[in-house]
Amino acid sequence: MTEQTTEGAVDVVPEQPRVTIAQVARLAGVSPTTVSHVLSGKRIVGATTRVAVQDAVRTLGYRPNHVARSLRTRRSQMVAVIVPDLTKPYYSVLTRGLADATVGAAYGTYVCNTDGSAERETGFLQNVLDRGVDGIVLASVDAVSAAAISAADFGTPVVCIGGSIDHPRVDVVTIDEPAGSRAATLHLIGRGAERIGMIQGPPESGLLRVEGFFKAMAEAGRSVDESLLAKGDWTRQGGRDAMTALMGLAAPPDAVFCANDLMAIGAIDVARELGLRVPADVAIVGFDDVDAATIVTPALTTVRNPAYETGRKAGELLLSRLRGEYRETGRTVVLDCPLVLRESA
Amino acid sequence: MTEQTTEGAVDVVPEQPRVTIAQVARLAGVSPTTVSHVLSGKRIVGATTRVAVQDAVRTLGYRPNHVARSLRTRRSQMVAVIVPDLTKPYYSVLTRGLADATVGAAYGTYVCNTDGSAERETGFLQNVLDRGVDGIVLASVDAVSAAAISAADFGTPVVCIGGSIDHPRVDVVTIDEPAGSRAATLHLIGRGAERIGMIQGPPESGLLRVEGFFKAMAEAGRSVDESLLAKGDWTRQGGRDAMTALMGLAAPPDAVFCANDLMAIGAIDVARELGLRVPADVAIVGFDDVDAATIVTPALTTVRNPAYETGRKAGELLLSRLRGEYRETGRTVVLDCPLVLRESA
DNA sequence: CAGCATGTGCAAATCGTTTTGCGCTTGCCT
DNA sequence: AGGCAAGCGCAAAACGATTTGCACATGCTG
Repeated sequence: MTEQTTEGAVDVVPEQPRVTIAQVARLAGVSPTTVSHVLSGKRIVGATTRVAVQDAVRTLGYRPNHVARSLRTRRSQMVAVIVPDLTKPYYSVLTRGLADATVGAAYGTYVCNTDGSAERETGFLQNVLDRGVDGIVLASVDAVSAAAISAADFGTPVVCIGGSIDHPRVDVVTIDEPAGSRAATLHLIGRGAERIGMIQGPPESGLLRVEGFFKAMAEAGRSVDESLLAKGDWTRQGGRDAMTALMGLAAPPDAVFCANDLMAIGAIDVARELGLRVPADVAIVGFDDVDAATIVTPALTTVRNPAYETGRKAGELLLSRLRGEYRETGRTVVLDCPLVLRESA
Repeated sequence: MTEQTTEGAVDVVPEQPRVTIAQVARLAGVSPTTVSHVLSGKRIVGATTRVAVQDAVRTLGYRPNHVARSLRTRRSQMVAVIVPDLTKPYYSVLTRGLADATVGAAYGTYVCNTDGSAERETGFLQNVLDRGVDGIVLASVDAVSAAAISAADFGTPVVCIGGSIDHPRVDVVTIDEPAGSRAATLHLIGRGAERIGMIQGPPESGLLRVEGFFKAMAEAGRSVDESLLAKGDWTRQGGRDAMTALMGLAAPPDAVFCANDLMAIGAIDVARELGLRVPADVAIVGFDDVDAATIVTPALTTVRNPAYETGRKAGELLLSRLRGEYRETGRTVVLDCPLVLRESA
């Protein structure tokens, strides 16, 4: 029986109790008030008392209890970001941008995954409000309006990504999708494509990307051949299916603009399987500029969706309100989607 | 001048003050104690009072203040995950696994990015302790020992990813890297490779993946040709450089095991540029199974690094301690790294 | 009927800070 | 000398919950 007794769950390493401001005050021979003032600098304290307090803080290794502080000041120094799925590169990058923008002002980042469920979204919204977060970035469902507004009504600033909400305390960050897809389409036209098709998102979805496509065609005096318009479901497989349909046409396209990169990658798959050269036989451009765009062969020409900048900008909007620098009506920031030229078009 | 006056920053929509437990108690004609008991169920309250309280809660729309509760109960219902960079797929997936494991028990997820800086790591560790998180998952630097232990000494359970620390309150989740790379190497041997090379990580890094390679070779009675061993820096470009060196040899390899997928993708780049067929002329296998592995052509045969399961398991270990179900010495969980066969080998 | 357990509710203490208001001292100005 | 402002420190009241201990009523047992 060399085994240690498990009964009573002995703590081999005892937990250290945390030191409080009262203990510091006692050691320094002052009141808690004074300690607080030394630490926060909200009132000036005499030099001698100050160093006494600082010494006490040091020797005791005092660390202010963040929860108690939050309770009193009504500030949690935490911002929440609500996304469909952190696993998707777009959202993790956006989250990182947000974190980078706010970490300097001592804000932490609290992440919630909704998996696209509106129900879960409102649940998390409620949750983060109960937790007293100082700001919320909502990059989730489209039908966020109601919940978001009720959130903002508690006085917590909210930034919506991609949505458009009219409330004095919610700002919006969007990208200029029409301009991006217009540029992509013009590029296709410019390089001599005759029959330009598009693989769109599901019905009623991603309409702005379609809009830019039509606009560019009209500008160039081209008519749109309806038979060259296909719909996918944003996935690689969806792109394959759509592309197979397009290339099976009697008069297939010689260029395809895809509403996102995943579908574009599926389209490339199909082109290669059919023995077509990309971009010589069929040019392909995507939208988003995910990591995979540089990995696929040929590397994908695409429109960059600036996830990091979006998150960063959202953080800045939040900060400006939290600092009290801005308290007017809701702002809308539109970010550019530059075309990035690679090999596929 | 139809513009609204900006002076004084008028709140068009006034902030709603939050309702407190005291107001609920007053409306229901009971004491705050009773309200608390109704809500928590810690003591039974008479049916009539109970419904009175519940009605009051409903009509007032009462939501308990999470911060106040945390202060009193010393539980924040929040776990922190400290990672180098959320942007890297491995860490975002791990984080998601952690979140999924703990969300059911009402824990939120707080994310910190260290960018590999040990300094920042200890800073965040301090920060999350001040915030009173209930558990910490440390997936950051290797030299975490000191900081992590001091954290655990405050009684907060810690789970280290990939590290190995001996402390009664820190558990460890690792993967069986030697077994994974052994399987990969044996597969290469099994498919008839004669000259097997390896692209390793930087010196002193990823040694376990090298170990499995040597082990497999020894088992198969193969001797390792030192000239076929190259080092990369985990990046795609590093893989290209290493591969170029290997293929420039008088007697180049006909199979290469790469210590991670990114380098393997770089290796594939080079092979294709040299006009070699993969896997016919040179077989390639990677390690990690990142998303890109299915996108590259040919699709990469690789060893799966189970990021999601790692995060999930870490969450479960944390939970078992938080629930008080486990309080013995630190546990170590080793997860499998299955070989996933695709086209490159 | 005494005695005792059980059910039900409240007052007050507690968690660890920040912040308000007050009192004392000191020095400077007239 | 009197008056006033500024400097410095503390006591006590928040912040909004949870939890302990006590008091009272009720029902049951022997």
